[in-house]
Amino acid sequence: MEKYVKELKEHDLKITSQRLDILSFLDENRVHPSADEIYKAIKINSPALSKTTIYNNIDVMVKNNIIKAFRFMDSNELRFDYKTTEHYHFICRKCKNIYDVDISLPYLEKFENYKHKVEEFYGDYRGICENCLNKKKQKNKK
Amino acid sequence: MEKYVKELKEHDLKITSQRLDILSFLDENRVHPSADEIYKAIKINSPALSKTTIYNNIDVMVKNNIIKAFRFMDSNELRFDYKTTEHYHFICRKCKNIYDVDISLPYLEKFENYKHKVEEFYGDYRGICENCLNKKKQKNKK
DNA sequence: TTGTTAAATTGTAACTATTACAAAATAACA
DNA sequence: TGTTATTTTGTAATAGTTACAATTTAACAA
Repeated sequence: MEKYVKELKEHDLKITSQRLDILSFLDENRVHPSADEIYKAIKINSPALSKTTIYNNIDVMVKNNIIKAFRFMDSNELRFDYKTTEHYHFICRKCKNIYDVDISLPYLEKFENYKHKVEEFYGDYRGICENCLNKKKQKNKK
Repeated sequence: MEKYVKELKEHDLKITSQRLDILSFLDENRVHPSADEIYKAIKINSPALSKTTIYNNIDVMVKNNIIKAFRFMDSNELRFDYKTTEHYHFICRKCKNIYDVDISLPYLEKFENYKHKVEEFYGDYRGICENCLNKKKQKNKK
């Protein structure tokens, strides 16, 4: 818990239980949850929680680079991640699971002398995941 | 106009003026418009147009791979493009303009022996665009 | 430890993009 | 030209998010 307190203090944000709850939930559940999922999970132990608090805090933490926000193409809800090293996402078009892609790609280097100043890259992959591929193989064997 | 008729026929879709309007608008305006922007533009000359028609047709055309849909991280609205060769987007964080990135990257090749079967990639870049960079330089000269 | 104050939290209402649905209109084809 | 399945339309509903005002609380000073 101490590390979340430190994190908030470094950004001159007040320490509230709601903020600590959000941070520890995101840190311990690396499943790219939506605002609603974060809300429901924390509400179990803190029934007074308001959804607006979730949105407010998510917002302020994204602006302070404490957490990351992103959106997948086939959904209009934002998803969040406790700040991590750069990585990409893979979404299975069968089971809709989201996996982190741990391969690093030479994205930004390619743009060193590009006309625009590229600072950031966001990307996601789509296809069939390992699990669904295996399921298919098993079916075919029958 | 003939090419849009042909395109629709190839996918066994009925030829309606609404569909032709959407296709020609997207083909002639490569600005990644939202559903609402498409709606407003076409409505000028076809006032009876319903927004549901836009959504219905966008949907059916995306499913038939006639047009492409995508979403940027900082907006919850879908945007559309007349089908094009694969390309990526660059969004300027100052002026919010969207540019097509014409550099091809070795995305998919990297995944030939990856655990998941990668079929598709969607990516966008963020930074400061050429125009905004130049504006800044001019200011500094004063 | 208490009092003060700016910031955070809460609940409700509003808003935006999208989808559901049923009635009316129309493209395609015989 | 008539028939029918598809498309279009308008309205209502929904999901995710934001605006706002009242209440509460963290942080800091006395």
